[in-house]
Amino acid sequence: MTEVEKGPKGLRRGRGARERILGASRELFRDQGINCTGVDQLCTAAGVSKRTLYQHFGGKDELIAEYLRRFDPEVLPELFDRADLTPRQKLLALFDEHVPLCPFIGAAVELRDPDHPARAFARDYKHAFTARLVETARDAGAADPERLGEQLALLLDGASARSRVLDADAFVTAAAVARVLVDGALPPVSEPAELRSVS
Amino acid sequence: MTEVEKGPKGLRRGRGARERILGASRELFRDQGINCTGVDQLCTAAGVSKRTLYQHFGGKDELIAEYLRRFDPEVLPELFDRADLTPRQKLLALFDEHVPLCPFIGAAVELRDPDHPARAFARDYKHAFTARLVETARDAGAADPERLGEQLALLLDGASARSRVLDADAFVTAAAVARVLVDGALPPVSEPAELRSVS
DNA sequence: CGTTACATGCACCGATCGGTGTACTTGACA
DNA sequence: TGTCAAGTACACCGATCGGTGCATGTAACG
Repeated sequence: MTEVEKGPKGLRRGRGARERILGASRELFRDQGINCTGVDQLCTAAGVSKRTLYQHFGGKDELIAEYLRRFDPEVLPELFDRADLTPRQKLLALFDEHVPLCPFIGAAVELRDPDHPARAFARDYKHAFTARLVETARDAGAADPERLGEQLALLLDGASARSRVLDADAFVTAAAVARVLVDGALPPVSEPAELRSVS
Repeated sequence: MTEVEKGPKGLRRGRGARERILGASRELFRDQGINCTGVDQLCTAAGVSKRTLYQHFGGKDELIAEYLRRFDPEVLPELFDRADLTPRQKLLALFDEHVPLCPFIGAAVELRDPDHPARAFARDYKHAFTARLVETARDAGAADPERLGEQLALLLDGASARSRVLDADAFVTAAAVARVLVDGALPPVSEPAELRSVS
Protein backbone atom coordinates (compact mmCIF):
# COMPACT_ATOMS: atom_id res chain seq x y z
CA MET A 1 0.00 0.00 0.00
CA THR A 2 2.17 2.79 1.29
CA GLU A 3 5.45 3.18 -0.50
CA VAL A 4 8.71 3.51 1.32
CA GLU A 5 8.87 7.00 2.74
CA LYS A 6 11.42 9.43 1.50
CA GLY A 7 13.10 11.38 4.25
CA PRO A 8 14.53 14.90 3.96
CA LYS A 9 17.83 13.58 2.60
CA GLY A 10 17.27 11.05 -0.11
CA LEU A 11 15.45 7.81 0.52
CA ARG A 12 16.05 5.94 3.72
CA ARG A 13 15.32 2.32 3.33
CA GLY A 14 13.35 1.09 6.25
CA ARG A 15 13.28 4.20 8.42
CA GLY A 16 9.98 5.62 9.54
CA ALA A 17 8.53 2.21 10.23
CA ARG A 18 6.36 3.48 13.07
CA GLU A 19 4.38 5.82 10.86
CA ARG A 20 3.99 3.23 8.16
CA ILE A 21 2.63 0.78 10.70
CA LEU A 22 0.11 3.30 11.96
CA GLY A 23 -0.87 4.16 8.42
CA ALA A 24 -1.51 0.54 7.57
CA SER A 25 -3.44 0.15 10.81
CA ARG A 26 -5.79 2.95 9.86
CA GLU A 27 -6.54 1.38 6.51
CA LEU A 28 -6.87 -2.21 7.62
CA PHE A 29 -8.64 -1.60 10.91
CA ARG A 30 -11.15 0.55 9.07
CA ASP A 31 -11.71 -1.87 6.21
CA GLN A 32 -11.51 -5.21 8.00
CA GLY A 33 -11.99 -4.46 11.65
CA ILE A 34 -9.48 -4.81 14.44
CA ASN A 35 -9.95 -8.44 15.33
CA CYS A 36 -9.96 -9.55 11.72
CA THR A 37 -6.63 -7.90 11.00
CA GLY A 38 -3.68 -10.02 12.01
CA VAL A 39 -0.29 -8.71 13.00
CA ASP A 40 1.34 -10.46 10.07
CA GLN A 41 -1.01 -8.88 7.56
CA LEU A 42 -0.37 -5.54 9.20
CA CYS A 43 3.37 -5.98 8.80
CA THR A 44 3.07 -6.99 5.17
CA ALA A 45 0.90 -3.99 4.38
CA ALA A 46 3.27 -1.63 6.15
CA GLY A 47 6.36 -3.19 4.55
CA VAL A 48 7.79 -3.79 7.98
CA SER A 49 9.20 -6.80 9.71
CA LYS A 50 7.26 -8.32 12.56
CA ARG A 51 10.14 -7.71 14.91
CA THR A 52 10.08 -3.99 14.19
CA LEU A 53 6.41 -3.73 15.00
CA TYR A 54 6.98 -5.26 18.40
CA GLN A 55 9.89 -2.96 19.05
CA HIS A 56 7.74 0.11 18.46
CA PHE A 57 4.62 -1.19 20.16
CA GLY A 58 4.70 -3.58 23.05
CA GLY A 59 1.86 -5.58 21.58
CA LYS A 60 -1.25 -5.40 19.48
CA ASP A 61 -3.22 -3.76 22.25
CA GLU A 62 -0.76 -0.91 22.49
CA LEU A 63 -0.88 -0.52 18.73
CA ILE A 64 -4.65 -0.32 18.86
CA ALA A 65 -4.46 2.31 21.57
CA GLU A 66 -2.01 4.39 19.57
CA TYR A 67 -4.09 3.93 16.43
CA LEU A 68 -7.06 5.43 18.25
CA ARG A 69 -5.06 8.16 19.95
CA ARG A 70 -3.99 9.43 16.55
CA PHE A 71 -7.50 10.43 15.64
CA ASP A 72 -7.73 13.33 18.02
CA PRO A 73 -6.14 16.20 16.19
CA GLU A 74 -6.93 15.21 12.64
CA VAL A 75 -10.45 14.89 11.43
CA LEU A 76 -12.14 17.95 12.80
CA PRO A 77 -9.82 20.88 12.17
CA GLU A 78 -10.12 20.78 8.41
CA LEU A 79 -13.76 21.71 8.65
CA PHE A 80 -13.95 23.61 11.91
CA ASP A 81 -11.09 25.91 11.09
CA ARG A 82 -12.31 26.97 7.68
CA ALA A 83 -12.83 30.68 7.69
CA ASP A 84 -15.06 30.74 4.63
CA LEU A 85 -17.89 29.00 6.43
CA THR A 86 -20.28 30.42 8.95
CA PRO A 87 -20.77 28.39 12.14
CA ARG A 88 -24.14 27.36 10.88
CA GLN A 89 -22.67 26.14 7.60
CA LYS A 90 -20.02 24.19 9.47
CA LEU A 91 -22.65 22.35 11.47
CA LEU A 92 -24.47 21.34 8.33
CA ALA A 93 -21.38 20.60 6.26
CA LEU A 94 -20.48 17.84 8.73
CA PHE A 95 -23.01 15.64 7.01
CA ASP A 96 -21.68 16.16 3.51
CA GLU A 97 -18.75 13.84 3.96
CA HIS A 98 -19.94 10.28 4.30
CA VAL A 99 -17.38 8.89 6.67
CA PRO A 100 -17.00 5.22 7.55
CA LEU A 101 -18.04 3.85 10.89
CA CYS A 102 -16.62 5.83 13.79
CA PRO A 103 -13.41 3.99 14.75
CA PHE A 104 -14.17 4.31 18.43
CA ILE A 105 -17.56 2.70 18.13
CA GLY A 106 -15.98 -0.03 16.05
CA ALA A 107 -13.32 -0.58 18.68
CA ALA A 108 -15.90 -0.62 21.46
CA VAL A 109 -17.76 -3.33 19.60
CA GLU A 110 -14.75 -5.45 18.84
CA LEU A 111 -12.86 -5.26 22.11
CA ARG A 112 -14.38 -7.37 24.81
CA ASP A 113 -12.25 -6.13 27.67
CA PRO A 114 -14.05 -3.20 29.35
CA ASP A 115 -10.74 -2.07 30.84
CA HIS A 116 -8.99 -1.86 27.52
CA PRO A 117 -7.24 1.51 27.26
CA ALA A 118 -9.10 2.12 24.02
CA ARG A 119 -12.33 2.63 25.94
CA ALA A 120 -11.02 5.70 27.72
CA PHE A 121 -9.75 7.18 24.46
CA ALA A 122 -13.12 6.60 22.90
CA ARG A 123 -14.93 8.49 25.63
CA ASP A 124 -12.40 11.31 25.56
CA TYR A 125 -12.66 11.70 21.83
CA LYS A 126 -16.43 11.68 21.83
CA HIS A 127 -16.50 14.30 24.53
CA ALA A 128 -13.97 16.47 22.74
CA PHE A 129 -15.82 16.18 19.47
CA THR A 130 -19.14 16.98 21.05
CA ALA A 131 -17.57 19.95 22.84
CA ARG A 132 -16.40 21.21 19.49
CA LEU A 133 -19.90 20.95 18.13
CA VAL A 134 -21.31 22.71 21.18
CA GLU A 135 -18.82 25.51 20.74
CA THR A 136 -19.71 25.91 17.10
CA ALA A 137 -23.40 25.81 17.94
CA ARG A 138 -22.80 28.58 20.44
CA ASP A 139 -20.99 30.62 17.81
CA ALA A 140 -23.96 30.11 15.54
CA GLY A 141 -26.20 31.62 18.18
CA ALA A 142 -28.06 28.49 19.14
CA ALA A 143 -30.55 28.84 21.95
CA ASP A 144 -29.28 25.70 23.68
CA PRO A 145 -25.82 24.91 22.30
CA GLU A 146 -25.21 21.90 24.57
CA ARG A 147 -28.39 20.35 23.40
CA LEU A 148 -27.82 21.01 19.72
CA GLY A 149 -24.23 19.82 19.85
CA GLU A 150 -25.17 16.56 21.51
CA GLN A 151 -27.97 16.03 19.02
CA LEU A 152 -25.75 16.54 15.99
CA ALA A 153 -23.10 14.23 17.41
CA LEU A 154 -25.75 11.59 17.84
CA LEU A 155 -26.87 12.01 14.26
CA LEU A 156 -23.34 11.61 12.95
CA ASP A 157 -22.77 8.42 14.89
CA GLY A 158 -26.12 7.11 13.79
CA ALA A 159 -25.42 7.80 10.15
CA SER A 160 -22.01 6.15 10.16
CA ALA A 161 -23.30 3.11 12.05
CA ARG A 162 -26.39 2.67 9.92
CA SER A 163 -24.43 3.04 6.72
CA ARG A 164 -22.47 -0.02 7.75
CA VAL A 165 -25.57 -2.13 7.24
CA LEU A 166 -27.68 -0.30 4.69
CA ASP A 167 -26.85 0.54 1.14
CA ALA A 168 -29.16 3.54 1.29
CA ASP A 169 -27.22 6.50 2.49
CA ALA A 170 -28.06 7.36 6.05
CA PHE A 171 -26.09 10.60 5.84
CA VAL A 172 -28.71 12.13 3.59
CA THR A 173 -31.37 11.40 6.18
CA ALA A 174 -29.13 12.66 8.97
CA ALA A 175 -28.46 15.87 7.08
CA ALA A 176 -32.17 16.47 6.76
CA VAL A 177 -32.68 16.03 10.47
CA ALA A 178 -29.72 18.26 11.20
CA ARG A 179 -31.25 21.01 9.08
CA VAL A 180 -34.45 20.78 11.06
CA LEU A 181 -32.62 20.94 14.35
CA VAL A 182 -30.35 23.78 13.33
CA ASP A 183 -33.18 25.80 11.90
CA GLY A 184 -35.13 25.29 15.08
CA ALA A 185 -32.28 26.19 17.35
CA LEU A 186 -31.22 29.45 15.74
CA PRO A 187 -34.05 31.68 16.92
CA PRO A 188 -34.91 34.19 14.21
CA VAL A 189 -33.30 34.06 10.79
CA SER A 190 -29.64 34.53 11.46
CA GLU A 191 -28.44 34.73 7.89
CA PRO A 192 -31.16 35.21 5.31
CA ALA A 193 -30.74 33.32 2.06
CA GLU A 194 -27.24 32.20 2.81
CA LEU A 195 -25.44 29.91 0.44
CA ARG A 196 -26.66 26.42 1.04
CA SER A 197 -25.56 23.26 -0.73
CA VAL A 198 -28.24 22.06 -3.05
CA SER A 199 -30.29 19.41 -1.34
CA MET B 1 -26.91 -19.66 32.80
CA THR B 2 -30.11 -21.24 31.55
CA GLU B 3 -31.27 -24.21 33.54
CA VAL B 4 -32.27 -27.45 31.91
CA GLU B 5 -35.65 -26.89 30.33
CA LYS B 6 -38.64 -28.74 31.64
CA GLY B 7 -40.84 -30.09 28.93
CA PRO B 8 -44.58 -30.69 29.11
CA LYS B 9 -44.08 -34.14 30.65
CA GLY B 10 -41.60 -33.95 33.49
CA LEU B 11 -38.00 -32.93 32.90
CA ARG B 12 -36.26 -34.14 29.80
CA ARG B 13 -32.58 -34.24 30.28
CA GLY B 14 -30.89 -32.71 27.30
CA ARG B 15 -33.81 -32.17 24.94
CA GLY B 16 -34.40 -28.77 23.51
CA ALA B 17 -30.72 -28.18 22.94
CA ARG B 18 -31.29 -26.04 19.88
CA GLU B 19 -33.25 -23.41 21.75
CA ARG B 20 -30.81 -23.38 24.62
CA ILE B 21 -27.96 -22.81 22.19
CA LEU B 22 -29.77 -19.92 20.55
CA GLY B 23 -30.62 -18.47 23.96
CA ALA B 24 -27.00 -18.59 25.05
CA SER B 25 -25.99 -17.07 21.72
CA ARG B 26 -28.22 -14.08 22.27
CA GLU B 27 -26.75 -13.42 25.67
CA LEU B 28 -23.12 -13.99 24.85
CA PHE B 29 -23.09 -12.41 21.41
CA ARG B 30 -24.75 -9.35 22.89
CA ASP B 31 -22.45 -9.09 25.89
CA GLN B 32 -19.13 -10.16 24.40
CA GLY B 33 -19.51 -9.85 20.69
CA ILE B 34 -19.55 -12.59 18.10
CA ASN B 35 -15.86 -13.03 17.49
CA CYS B 36 -15.01 -12.96 21.17
CA THR B 37 -17.42 -15.76 21.98
CA GLY B 38 -15.97 -19.18 21.35
CA VAL B 39 -17.94 -22.26 20.49
CA ASP B 40 -16.81 -23.99 23.66
CA GLN B 41 -17.96 -21.15 25.85
CA LEU B 42 -21.25 -21.18 24.00
CA CYS B 43 -21.71 -24.87 24.68
CA THR B 44 -20.88 -24.50 28.36
CA ALA B 45 -23.36 -21.66 28.77
CA ALA B 46 -26.06 -23.59 26.98
CA GLY B 47 -25.36 -26.80 28.88
CA VAL B 48 -24.86 -28.60 25.60
CA SER B 49 -22.15 -30.77 24.22
CA LYS B 50 -20.05 -29.48 21.40
CA ARG B 51 -21.15 -32.32 19.21
CA THR B 52 -24.78 -31.40 19.62
CA LEU B 53 -24.17 -27.84 18.54
CA TYR B 54 -22.60 -29.01 15.31
CA GLN B 55 -25.46 -31.39 14.69
CA HIS B 56 -27.99 -28.57 14.86
CA PHE B 57 -25.92 -25.99 13.07
CA GLY B 58 -23.43 -26.82 10.39
CA GLY B 59 -20.93 -24.38 11.83
CA LYS B 60 -20.53 -21.15 13.70
CA ASP B 61 -21.49 -19.10 10.67
CA GLU B 62 -24.82 -20.88 10.37
CA LEU B 63 -25.40 -20.37 14.07
CA ILE B 64 -24.73 -16.67 13.67
CA ALA B 65 -27.15 -16.52 10.77
CA GLU B 66 -29.87 -18.27 12.75
CA TYR B 67 -29.14 -16.08 15.77
CA LEU B 68 -29.81 -13.02 13.63
CA ARG B 69 -32.81 -14.49 11.87
CA ARG B 70 -34.50 -14.99 15.21
CA PHE B 71 -34.73 -11.27 15.79
CA ASP B 72 -37.37 -10.64 13.18
CA PRO B 73 -40.62 -11.45 14.89
CA GLU B 74 -39.68 -10.57 18.42
CA VAL B 75 -38.68 -7.10 19.40
CA LEU B 76 -41.19 -4.91 17.66
CA PRO B 77 -44.60 -6.49 18.19
CA GLU B 78 -44.70 -5.87 21.92
CA LEU B 79 -44.78 -2.16 21.32
CA PHE B 80 -46.35 -1.85 17.92
CA ASP B 81 -49.30 -4.06 18.71
CA ARG B 82 -50.28 -2.35 21.91
CA ALA B 83 -53.80 -1.02 21.56
CA ASP B 84 -53.55 1.42 24.43
CA LEU B 85 -51.11 3.64 22.59
CA THR B 86 -51.78 6.05 19.78
CA PRO B 87 -49.48 5.80 16.76
CA ARG B 88 -47.80 8.97 17.88
CA GLN B 89 -47.17 7.56 21.33
CA LYS B 90 -45.75 4.40 19.82
CA LEU B 91 -43.24 6.38 17.81
CA LEU B 92 -42.07 8.20 20.90
CA ALA B 93 -42.16 5.21 23.23
CA LEU B 94 -39.53 3.52 21.08
CA PHE B 95 -36.93 5.65 22.79
CA ASP B 96 -37.98 4.77 26.32
CA GLU B 97 -36.35 1.39 26.29
CA HIS B 98 -32.60 1.73 26.18
CA VAL B 99 -31.66 -1.25 24.11
CA PRO B 100 -28.11 -2.51 23.60
CA LEU B 101 -26.32 -2.08 20.30
CA CYS B 102 -28.36 -3.29 17.36
CA PRO B 103 -27.23 -6.89 16.79
CA PHE B 104 -27.12 -6.38 13.05
CA ILE B 105 -24.80 -3.42 13.25
CA GLY B 106 -22.65 -5.38 15.67
CA ALA B 107 -22.53 -8.30 13.28
CA ALA B 108 -21.73 -6.06 10.35
CA VAL B 109 -18.79 -4.67 12.28
CA GLU B 110 -17.46 -8.01 13.42
CA LEU B 111 -17.85 -10.07 10.29
CA ARG B 112 -15.29 -9.28 7.66
CA ASP B 113 -16.79 -11.32 4.88
CA PRO B 114 -19.12 -9.08 2.83
CA ASP B 115 -20.85 -12.17 1.48
CA HIS B 116 -21.68 -13.56 4.90
CA PRO B 117 -25.37 -14.51 4.99
CA ALA B 118 -25.75 -12.30 8.03
CA ARG B 119 -25.40 -9.21 5.86
CA ALA B 120 -28.55 -9.96 3.91
CA PHE B 121 -30.51 -10.59 7.11
CA ALA B 122 -29.28 -7.31 8.50
CA ARG B 123 -30.51 -5.38 5.49
CA ASP B 124 -33.83 -7.20 5.48
CA TYR B 125 -34.42 -6.55 9.15
CA LYS B 126 -33.54 -2.89 8.88
CA HIS B 127 -35.90 -2.49 5.96
CA ALA B 128 -38.68 -4.30 7.74
CA PHE B 129 -38.21 -2.30 10.89
CA THR B 130 -38.14 0.97 8.99
CA ALA B 131 -41.24 -0.07 7.09
CA ARG B 132 -42.98 -0.65 10.39
CA LEU B 133 -42.03 2.83 11.50
CA VAL B 134 -43.22 4.31 8.24
CA GLU B 135 -46.52 2.53 8.60
CA THR B 136 -46.97 3.81 12.12
CA ALA B 137 -45.99 7.30 11.04
CA ARG B 138 -48.64 7.11 8.35
CA ASP B 139 -51.21 6.03 10.93
CA ALA B 140 -50.20 8.98 13.02
CA GLY B 141 -50.99 11.24 10.11
CA ALA B 142 -47.46 12.30 9.30
CA ALA B 143 -47.05 14.56 6.31
CA ASP B 144 -44.16 12.49 4.93
CA PRO B 145 -44.26 9.06 6.61
CA GLU B 146 -41.31 7.64 4.67
CA ARG B 147 -39.17 10.50 5.72
CA LEU B 148 -40.20 10.39 9.37
CA GLY B 149 -39.83 6.63 9.60
CA GLU B 150 -36.35 6.69 8.17
CA GLN B 151 -35.38 9.51 10.48
CA LEU B 152 -36.58 7.74 13.60
CA ALA B 153 -34.83 4.53 12.59
CA LEU B 154 -31.63 6.49 12.19
CA LEU B 155 -32.05 7.98 15.64
CA LEU B 156 -32.52 4.59 17.23
CA ASP B 157 -29.42 3.17 15.61
CA GLY B 158 -27.46 6.23 16.60
CA ALA B 159 -28.56 6.02 20.21
CA SER B 160 -27.71 2.33 20.56
CA ALA B 161 -24.34 2.76 18.88
CA ARG B 162 -23.35 5.85 20.81
CA SER B 163 -24.39 4.30 24.09
CA ARG B 164 -21.78 1.64 23.49
CA VAL B 165 -19.07 4.22 23.96
CA LEU B 166 -20.56 6.90 26.17
CA ASP B 167 -21.79 6.58 29.69
CA ALA B 168 -24.18 9.47 29.13
CA ASP B 169 -27.39 8.14 27.78
CA ALA B 170 -27.82 8.83 24.13
CA PHE B 171 -31.42 7.64 24.18
CA VAL B 172 -32.48 10.72 26.10
CA THR B 173 -31.00 12.92 23.40
CA ALA B 174 -32.51 10.79 20.68
CA ALA B 175 -35.92 10.99 22.33
CA ALA B 176 -35.70 14.76 22.34
CA VAL B 177 -34.90 14.83 18.65
CA ALA B 178 -37.69 12.38 17.95
CA ARG B 179 -40.15 14.65 19.70
CA VAL B 180 -39.09 17.55 17.53
CA LEU B 181 -39.42 15.51 14.37
CA VAL B 182 -42.76 14.01 15.30
CA ASP B 183 -44.19 17.34 16.36
CA GLY B 184 -43.04 18.86 13.12
CA ALA B 185 -44.40 16.07 10.97
CA LEU B 186 -47.92 15.88 12.37
CA PRO B 187 -49.37 19.01 10.76
CA PRO B 188 -51.82 20.66 13.18
CA VAL B 189 -52.22 19.40 16.72
CA SER B 190 -53.48 15.88 16.35
CA GLU B 191 -54.14 15.12 19.98
CA PRO B 192 -54.09 18.12 22.30
CA ALA B 193 -52.53 17.60 25.72
CA GLU B 194 -52.17 13.90 25.30
CA LEU B 195 -50.52 11.81 27.98
CA ARG B 196 -46.83 12.19 27.60
CA SER B 197 -44.13 10.55 29.70
CA VAL B 198 -42.46 13.08 31.92
CA SER B 199 -39.31 14.27 30.28
C1' DC C 1 -39.52 -55.13 25.25
C1' DG C 2 -36.70 -52.98 21.39
C1' DT C 3 -36.10 -49.20 18.29
C1' DT C 4 -34.90 -44.68 17.28
C1' DA C 5 -33.64 -40.07 17.69
C1' DC C 6 -31.28 -37.03 20.38
C1' DA C 7 -27.62 -35.89 23.37
C1' DT C 8 -23.09 -36.73 25.88
C1' DG C 9 -18.01 -36.88 26.82
C1' DC C 10 -13.61 -36.59 25.42
C1' DA C 11 -9.83 -36.86 22.80
C1' DC C 12 -8.01 -34.96 18.84
C1' DC C 13 -6.85 -32.25 14.44
C1' DG C 14 -5.22 -28.37 11.57
C1' DA C 15 -5.11 -23.61 11.19
C1' DT C 16 -4.40 -19.24 12.89
C1' DC C 17 -2.83 -15.82 15.97
C1' DG C 18 -0.10 -13.02 19.11
C1' DG C 19 4.43 -12.91 20.38
C1' DT C 20 9.70 -14.13 20.80
C1' DG C 21 14.79 -15.35 19.85
C1' DT C 22 18.60 -14.67 17.15
C1' DA C 23 21.74 -13.58 13.78
C1' DC C 24 22.23 -10.46 10.06
C1' DT C 25 22.06 -5.95 7.26
C1' DT C 26 21.77 -1.18 6.36
C1' DG C 27 21.96 3.73 6.66
C1' DA C 28 23.35 8.03 9.14
C1' DC C 29 26.81 10.39 11.39
C1' DA C 30 31.19 11.60 13.38
C1' DT D 1 36.23 4.03 8.55
C1' DG D 2 34.07 2.52 12.47
C1' DT D 3 30.17 2.77 15.52
C1' DC D 4 25.52 2.50 16.66
C1' DA D 5 20.71 2.56 16.20
C1' DA D 6 17.05 0.95 13.29
C1' DG D 7 15.34 -2.51 10.54
C1' DT D 8 15.26 -7.31 8.40
C1' DA D 9 14.56 -12.33 7.75
C1' DC D 10 13.01 -16.47 9.42
C1' DA D 11 12.22 -19.99 12.34
C1' DC D 12 9.68 -21.02 16.22
C1' DC D 13 6.48 -21.19 20.47
C1' DG D 14 2.17 -21.69 23.17
C1' DA D 15 -2.50 -20.74 23.20
C1' DT D 16 -6.78 -20.59 21.19
C1' DC D 17 -10.25 -21.63 17.94
C1' DG D 18 -13.39 -23.92 14.77
C1' DG D 19 -14.48 -28.40 13.79
C1' DT D 20 -14.49 -33.86 13.81
C1' DG D 21 -14.63 -38.98 15.21
C1' DC D 22 -16.43 -42.23 17.96
C1' DA D 23 -18.20 -44.86 21.56
C1' DT D 24 -21.70 -44.30 25.00
C1' DG D 25 -26.02 -42.93 27.32
C1' DT D 26 -30.86 -41.94 27.69
C1' DA D 27 -35.56 -40.44 27.15
C1' DA D 28 -39.70 -41.15 24.40
C1' DC D 29 -42.70 -44.10 21.73
C1' DG D 30 -44.62 -48.18 19.64
